[in-house]
Amino acid sequence: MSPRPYHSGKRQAAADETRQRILAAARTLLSGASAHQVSVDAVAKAADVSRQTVYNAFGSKSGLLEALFDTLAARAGMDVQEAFAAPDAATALTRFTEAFCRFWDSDRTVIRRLRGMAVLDRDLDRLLRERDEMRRSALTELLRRFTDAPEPETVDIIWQLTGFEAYDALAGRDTPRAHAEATRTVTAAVTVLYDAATAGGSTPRTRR
Amino acid sequence: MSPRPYHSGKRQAAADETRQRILAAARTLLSGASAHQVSVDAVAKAADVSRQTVYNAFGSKSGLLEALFDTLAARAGMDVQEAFAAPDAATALTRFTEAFCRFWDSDRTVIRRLRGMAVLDRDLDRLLRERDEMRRSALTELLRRFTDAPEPETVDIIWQLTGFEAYDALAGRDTPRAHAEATRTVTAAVTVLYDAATAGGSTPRTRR
DNA sequence: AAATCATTAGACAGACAGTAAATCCAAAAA
DNA sequence: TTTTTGGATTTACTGTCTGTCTAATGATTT
Repeated sequence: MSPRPYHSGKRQAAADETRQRILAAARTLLSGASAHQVSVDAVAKAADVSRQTVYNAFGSKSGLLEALFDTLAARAGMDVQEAFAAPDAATALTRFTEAFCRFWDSDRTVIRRLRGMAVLDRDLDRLLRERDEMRRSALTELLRRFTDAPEPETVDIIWQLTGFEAYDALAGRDTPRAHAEATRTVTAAVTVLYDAATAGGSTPRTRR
Repeated sequence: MSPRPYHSGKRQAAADETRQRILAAARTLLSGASAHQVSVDAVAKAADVSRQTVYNAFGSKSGLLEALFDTLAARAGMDVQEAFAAPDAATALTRFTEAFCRFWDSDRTVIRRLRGMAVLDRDLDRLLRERDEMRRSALTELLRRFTDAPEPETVDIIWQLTGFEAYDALAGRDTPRAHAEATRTVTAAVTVLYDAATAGGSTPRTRR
């Protein structure tokens, strides 16, 4: 699995493996239907590990949730890199949007719950805001490649439309619309807004 | 204030007043900056009332939060009624959208926190879903007045765009965009989608 | 004057986050 | 082999929060 051998031998490897097992257990519990109130104790039991081990590995419940989110986000990061290699703005924007739609969809329930928990968890809230800011920076840089001066408003709107809430809302809850359809809708909106912003007017205008 | 006198005299009136005071205290606490972990005890203290009184009045913490949301939503209900009196579809949709944007904006922080708490609170979650469904029904009925057969997809998309998450995302968090601007953006998107859906194509299409 | 009822204070059980100390055991180092 | 190290476990404790119960108070209602 891992490309380089652990420098400290089996012991470190075993520790890393329990860490992964705990993360996997947390992910499973959070994606389950009865995920209301996921306690550290429940995660520990699911990972077949003592509660203390969870604290040894992640410090706190917040730390565990933060690590879980970053684990999920790791894959998405690579996809975004590819968007920068696009030949033109439209393609780059589309790839960028699709990368995030794919990410949001990959663990939709887990991400939704993590974002909900962030409302009551200062640390987790800070991390998610940081990650959202990273998306904004990436978007700003991406637009700067093709546009002279990307206006803050344009960046803001596209930033929000490529966020989790927008995707989650468009993909539906109880009656889930297909991933492809939601992605298409978001992409279309992003494209329209970008066109409107670059073609003369600075802000998307309301009809009439 | 209230049009009809309480049939049970002062005692009932006093009880109703404490109920209101508790709701007001909860609203204040939830809208405050340090609203992480709002306990029943904190609400009781803020309302200058014993903890038990809160349970007498609302049954549980969930009951209190549900009552709070419905209190906030009460005003919005009337605005939606007016949308039905519009002369044409475009006006009706605009009024409908604006009514909800106004509502979402009226207590944005409180609503955001309530929706976050709903992730961990089955009862509150059920209530919010019910209210969201009511918005969907209202929208379906509204479209039925002007269109022969409003397609489910069209209703779904407009429904999601008039939801809290979409407004909250577009109005921004740390750097809040003006209410008017966010409302304009949502309204424009709704209008565009409705036009696209009624003019031939059944689904909004992606460019190219 | 007597019954009613909202309210209060205080105690209690149960769930959960987080901390601390003693112990076990396999892997690393001597 | 023997010793040391460090991850994991067990147990127990503190503190917070929800929810329930009981006894008492005091104003309103009858």
